[in-house]
Amino acid sequence: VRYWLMKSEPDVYSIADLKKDGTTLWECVRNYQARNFMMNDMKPGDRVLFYHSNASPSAVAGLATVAGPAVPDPTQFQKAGEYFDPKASPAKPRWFCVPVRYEGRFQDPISLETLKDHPALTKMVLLNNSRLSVQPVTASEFQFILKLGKALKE
DNA sequence: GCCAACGTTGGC
DNA sequence: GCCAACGTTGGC
Repeated sequence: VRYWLMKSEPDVYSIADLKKDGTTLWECVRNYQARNFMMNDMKPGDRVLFYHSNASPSAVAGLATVAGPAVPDPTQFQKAGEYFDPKASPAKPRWFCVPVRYEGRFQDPISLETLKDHPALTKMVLLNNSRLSVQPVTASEFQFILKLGKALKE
């Protein structure tokens, strides 16, 4: 099992939306590094920190699980959509995404400021490459953040 | 809303 | 293949 952090702006798609949906496809990622993680490295059962970016405060809001293998991102084929990619075709998809299942919300969301306070987390990708929306987290970082979040609520 | 950081595009 | 111009992310 590997550990990941996935960012979403809560105005666009929040942990509450994931709770409501149960499972969602992590669509619309248009960054090759993030895509490669989903396409090559994420496996069903991997655990995910759901991070609210561009929020007040930005924070790790909850937990999710990779629910299946990567599939072509359907939004790349939707001509009218914002995420249409003319260079992609169903025969040669360019963008992939994984389904993500809701696990829970933290009793205490862990703010970016709090994450920065802990020496155990200074090497987190989140704190060193602010632009990557799908990123690996080490097992120890993951466990440490679970403790900071204390408990999950429904 | 600003803007630093950094990824992407495209001319050469 | 370099790199300037441009676009996007995301904290503040």
